[in-house]
Amino acid sequence: MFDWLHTDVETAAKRLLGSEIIREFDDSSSVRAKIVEVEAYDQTDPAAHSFAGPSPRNKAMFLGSGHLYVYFTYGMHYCANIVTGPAGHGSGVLIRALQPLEGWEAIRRNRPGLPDGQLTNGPAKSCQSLGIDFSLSRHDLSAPPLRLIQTEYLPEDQILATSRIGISKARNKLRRFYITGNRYVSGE
DNA sequence: CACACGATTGTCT
DNA sequence: GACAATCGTGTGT
Repeated sequence: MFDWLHTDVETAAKRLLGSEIIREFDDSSSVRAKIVEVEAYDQTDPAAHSFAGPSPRNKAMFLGSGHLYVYFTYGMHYCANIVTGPAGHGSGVLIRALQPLEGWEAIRRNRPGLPDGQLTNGPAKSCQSLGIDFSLSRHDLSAPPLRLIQTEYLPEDQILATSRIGISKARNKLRRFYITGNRYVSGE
């Protein structure tokens, strides 16, 4: 099912750009959105939550490709990773920004009063817009209410690589990837 | 048990 | 551009 994520984490991160997420809510409304910005983390990376090995917090990162790892930070924000690689390898791709395709009403309900460009242009904003919290951590992304849909891989010339945002370790690595010129990418 | 800090965001100057 | 909000996790005593 998720063989296409069964690679090194940087390749998986670039393959995830342009792929789509479908979120279905209890009231039967739904959202479809395209992944436009990501960051790659694996167990050899001092900036990764999995660097020191499995723990109660990060165990979802070791479940293998196609699972969701949700973490809670700054006492108020959730962020989500798509786990990549084989089970036992603590690697994942942080979803940093989305481009809404369908279900704008549901997104606006989750993030009231904000202009279109500020609904999903950040990792915690993206989670809030999709209503993602701990109840979806360890979720298998082949099943409702949250699914990951493979799309055609983007050509390299539509992908830009930069250093990651908001980390203090391994700043030199170019492991943030986003779609060139996309309006919904987060700020620096 | 105490404490420092974080893969962030929104608000205020 | 600076800073507060707010708490789980990891590390050290």
